[in-house]
Amino acid sequence: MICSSDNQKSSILKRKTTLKDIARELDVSISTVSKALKNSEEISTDTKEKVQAFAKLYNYRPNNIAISLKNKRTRNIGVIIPDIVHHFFTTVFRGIEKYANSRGYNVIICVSDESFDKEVINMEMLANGSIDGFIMSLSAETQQKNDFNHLKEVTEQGIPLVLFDRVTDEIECDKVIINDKEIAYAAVKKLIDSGKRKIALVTTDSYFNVSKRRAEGYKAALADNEIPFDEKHVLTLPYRGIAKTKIEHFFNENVIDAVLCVNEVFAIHCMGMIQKLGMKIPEDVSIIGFTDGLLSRYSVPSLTTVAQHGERMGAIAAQMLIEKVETEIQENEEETYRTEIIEATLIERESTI
Amino acid sequence: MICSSDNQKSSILKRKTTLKDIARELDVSISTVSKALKNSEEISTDTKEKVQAFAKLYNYRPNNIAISLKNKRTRNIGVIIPDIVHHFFTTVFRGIEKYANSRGYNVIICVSDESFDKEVINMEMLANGSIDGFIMSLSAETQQKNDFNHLKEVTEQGIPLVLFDRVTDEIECDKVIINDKEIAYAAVKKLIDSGKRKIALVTTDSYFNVSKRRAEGYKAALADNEIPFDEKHVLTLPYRGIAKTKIEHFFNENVIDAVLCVNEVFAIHCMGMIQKLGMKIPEDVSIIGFTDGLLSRYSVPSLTTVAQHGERMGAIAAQMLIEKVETEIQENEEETYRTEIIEATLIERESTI
DNA sequence: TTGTATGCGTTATCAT
DNA sequence: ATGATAACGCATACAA
Repeated sequence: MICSSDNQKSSILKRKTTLKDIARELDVSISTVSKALKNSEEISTDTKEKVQAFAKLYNYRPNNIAISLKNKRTRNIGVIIPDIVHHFFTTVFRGIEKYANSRGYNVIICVSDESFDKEVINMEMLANGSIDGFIMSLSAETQQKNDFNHLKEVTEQGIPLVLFDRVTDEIECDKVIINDKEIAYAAVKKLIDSGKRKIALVTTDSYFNVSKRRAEGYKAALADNEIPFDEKHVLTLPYRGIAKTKIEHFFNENVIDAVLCVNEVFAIHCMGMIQKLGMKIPEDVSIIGFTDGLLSRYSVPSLTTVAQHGERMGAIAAQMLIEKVETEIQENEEETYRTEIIEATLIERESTI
Repeated sequence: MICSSDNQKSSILKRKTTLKDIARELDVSISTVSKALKNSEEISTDTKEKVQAFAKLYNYRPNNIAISLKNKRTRNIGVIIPDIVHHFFTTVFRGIEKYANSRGYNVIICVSDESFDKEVINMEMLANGSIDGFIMSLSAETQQKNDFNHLKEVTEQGIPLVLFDRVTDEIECDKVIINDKEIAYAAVKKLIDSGKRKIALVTTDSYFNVSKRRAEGYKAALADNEIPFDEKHVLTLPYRGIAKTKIEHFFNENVIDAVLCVNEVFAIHCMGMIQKLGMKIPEDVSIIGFTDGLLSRYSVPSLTTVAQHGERMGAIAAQMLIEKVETEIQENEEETYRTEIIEATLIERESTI
């Protein structure tokens, strides 16, 4: 007789064992099995042992989905970021993932690709039960459009949300940011203290909140040191792609002795152009960037930069979110939100004096 | 009278509408609502319109979890990679995410952190119903231990698995790799053709399959050009952390005129050391690395490198997985597995002649 | 055309 | 000590 009973097949290969399977085999009820596996006092030691042994043998594991449906909690966190091939986001993500994992949460990640529409679609997909809460950083388009209805809908449904880095005042929720303005101020101050006066700012369009805050720090530092702000000393670059000719033009037209860049790729490009134009770094021109990635560490000369401590940022964001997820909000209690500010650090390397 | 009926509260803020809610409000059965929303022919145009209007008004969205439980399909893909702050993996991940998303799948990501135990734990967490299949690249420890039971268990349960880059012959499943040996051969050939003869290989321990394959290509190229293989010309570095003194020692002890590195960080470090020791790149020493990341592009001199086309790799892996996920395996049909090989490309920059 | 019943895998409540 | 039942939200085979 050929061995092809359904039992054989389904137990040896394929299909996970369920409570029902165990109940059937052991000729007890499903609820008995359930309780036995939870070591309930209600069940006799005898049955418990039998059930547990059987469960172990057949490698029983409760089905996450069924539990999620029952508990209305998935233990999944949704993360939406503009880009994954990007040192800063990647670093934050590591912090989120590590912390979430340590608390028994998994992370579902969606990439908005700097697009408003994708951000909306991704949020909607995940909001329908797949996750317990969101951690996100706004896409460029979203910041530009200033449209946050998708965030509002989510929070109105009672789904916790934590924004990091690229945040907005329009939405009431927990937030994690760095002290952009202060650290930009400190960076410019450092340049000034080393004798530089003609300091450029290389930035993205100002609808990026972080860029705006960094620009404020830049201007404040100039003002406090009686250096008049010069609009011509600000170079605005697209956040995507390189604008080599624009950079070249900028450094040809302006006499500059120091540069503050809002990210490290801008800094590397500027550095390359400055060197190409025959100026020495840091003697002729000093440079400071944001984002302490590989580029900053390994460029020649290495780059003085603002470390944003992304991993810490991610861990804190995850912690804030899980706290919200796990605390029941009392009926009439007002929800309270915090904005956590991470202290950035200036890492001095060879591109400054 | 104070407005605080349960209805108000639950509809205005919090809680998603369910079929049951709609059914209750409209005084029809749940199945009628379900069918109406699917535009079933069975239902009268009248009710359909009523139901659909109501659903739209209350922004009804089916609950993913419930659907997953019913269909035994989550439309989630589990991705397990050794590290997320790593250009290559990040690139592959982007490919996975984009393709998966276009097919309506979400991606749950877990990081093994090069640890065997974390890899096992993560797999088990996800295997209990959270995902329809896995895409993964083996952790360093897993490769070292040569223990793949966790993979076996998963495949025996009928959960599709696709391995990429860091794969193993021990497991039968779909795989995506690059032609490591051939491209390493081509790289070394290029160095030889430019007149180099004393060619070093800077690599990781050989339990990394990719390193092994690249070493084979390296040796084959030497052999085919009558250059004797010299064990002393191979520098083995730890995959984590920098071994500056080891590198310095290596280049002090050996006369080298070209280097092939199995990743770009190794290449950057070698480049720095070579320059520090007063040699010129590429005149005195040529360098070729693997992984075409930002470092290779922006280093000075820029780095000739092997582009692994991670994004394509990811997209193909996702495609293979989803295909397996979505095709029902016939009762007696033997499962068949493919190994897809991506053609790497040599990108020539300034570090070679 | 509409509704009832059943099941997905689990847990909790309430019998027995 | 054990089991039946309902419920989570949805889909569907099968009545009516």
